[in-house]
Amino acid sequence: MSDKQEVPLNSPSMEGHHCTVGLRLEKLGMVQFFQGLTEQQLHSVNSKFTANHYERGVTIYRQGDPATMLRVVVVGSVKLVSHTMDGNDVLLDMLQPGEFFGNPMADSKHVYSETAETQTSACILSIRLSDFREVMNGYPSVAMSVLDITTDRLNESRQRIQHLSRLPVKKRIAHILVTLGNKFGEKHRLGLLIQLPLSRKDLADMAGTSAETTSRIMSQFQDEDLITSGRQWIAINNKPDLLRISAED
Amino acid sequence: MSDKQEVPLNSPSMEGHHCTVGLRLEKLGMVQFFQGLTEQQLHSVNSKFTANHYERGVTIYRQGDPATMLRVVVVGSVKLVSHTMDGNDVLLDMLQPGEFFGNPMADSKHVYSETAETQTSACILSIRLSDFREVMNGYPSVAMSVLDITTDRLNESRQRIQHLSRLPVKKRIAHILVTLGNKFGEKHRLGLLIQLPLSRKDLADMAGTSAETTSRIMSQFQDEDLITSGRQWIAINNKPDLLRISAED
DNA sequence: CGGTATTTTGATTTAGCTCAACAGACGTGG
DNA sequence: CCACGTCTGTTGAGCTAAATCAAAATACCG
Repeated sequence: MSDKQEVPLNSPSMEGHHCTVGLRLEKLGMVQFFQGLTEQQLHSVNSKFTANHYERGVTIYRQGDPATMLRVVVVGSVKLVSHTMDGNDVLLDMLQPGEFFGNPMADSKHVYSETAETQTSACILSIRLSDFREVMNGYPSVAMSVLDITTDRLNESRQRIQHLSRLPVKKRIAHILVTLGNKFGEKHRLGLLIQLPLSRKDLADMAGTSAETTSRIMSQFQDEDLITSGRQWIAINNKPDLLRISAED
Repeated sequence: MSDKQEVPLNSPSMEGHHCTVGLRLEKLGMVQFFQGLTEQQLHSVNSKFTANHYERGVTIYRQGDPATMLRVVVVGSVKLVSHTMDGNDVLLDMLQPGEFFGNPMADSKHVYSETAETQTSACILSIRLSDFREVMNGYPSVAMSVLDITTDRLNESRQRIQHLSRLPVKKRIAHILVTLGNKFGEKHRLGLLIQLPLSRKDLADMAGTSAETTSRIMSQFQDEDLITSGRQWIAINNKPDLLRISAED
């Protein structure tokens, strides 16, 4: 794999500041579904959250646990994984700061249908579902925003069903790379760098294929100068052509 | 295929009564998300809907059309299909009376991301999205119910991603049969009859496989007395074993 | 009864999986 | 700073599930 540079990722720095509700929620303030709220309102809602810091690779909750909390990523990133009985994983989603996870409408009978794990060290806010329900009742704009996001996620999810059903692995991976680039990409001398530790297996679990096949395809893309990649990182050099590959025919 | 009986499906009868808003919405009254409303409220909401009757196999809207309406199935069933560029189809969902379809949160820029087609003759209610937004604002319980349903659909959709990613075709089809049986099944001397015209290709488009492979697997299931099936219909004789097949290992 | 759409079945091909070995990269402790 | 062990990624070879291609058989429709 010729000349591989040092790891180019910035790890999300918690340096100095603690992961506290006050600091973080206000500062970033832009948790998707709290957009429309006033300073006042934000403050009252804010008080219902608890903040937690997690190291990289830590499990936040497990598939099958009672679904009691709704969570929001403040710093870092979180992946949602579903484990199959035969030991395979499916990577359902990767979340950025500002995004929520956990079933917002679960009642006491529900359990989480996936496992949530930090992908970098992270700061996560939690709110009890009963409290969140009150928030949605008190501020209908929050409920609408949650509905909006959930609808978008459903659409993404259905697109993925389409891809898994009808596209060959190469196109699926090309598409995933473009999507990740759009969501997590940052300009960098190496190209559009995906700011996340991302292994071949992660990619494979997103594409519904094996790590070996993923590796082969990534090597191909690398040979064609579409990407630059090393251990746990990927940069996109030619997004238009990747897009073309994912859609052509 | 030995002894094939006459087609055992009941086609949804529109006999006599027209497909009108008043008659249908009130009578069935149980459109999922209008549950909590009073007679009064139902009546006012009701007036914003338009009713339409469609023959079997008719396209209600097409993937890519501007998403202007939200629709509810009153009688009959509707399938949501996504067409791929290479002429393959993916069957995303099949809807029963009481279920809604069309993007509830679309704004003027959105287009439908799938095609909606009647699977039987059907009566469909439509409401303009701007009106539906008002309804949700006026009756927060409606918005909550829509969110609840959308969350459930997201979870189903993710389960399907799992299956497509990691299960062999036989297990996927077994699971789909069980699911269809639960949703559309009616007791019948032949077994749990799925009350829908359902071709091998439909099943294939749900399982992300080819019609030929689907046919082979259905023949196998038939040989093992798990199902009885003819042209466009399926009855389930042994749900427990089908479930076992879908989950075993 | 003839025509069309659906389903079945067979034969062949192939994309992608699995198994296996190896090679780089990273981290750690001496 | 180097040596070692452990992950992560690469590459090869063979195998298999499922696709594709092709044809016949069956069911439905007027």
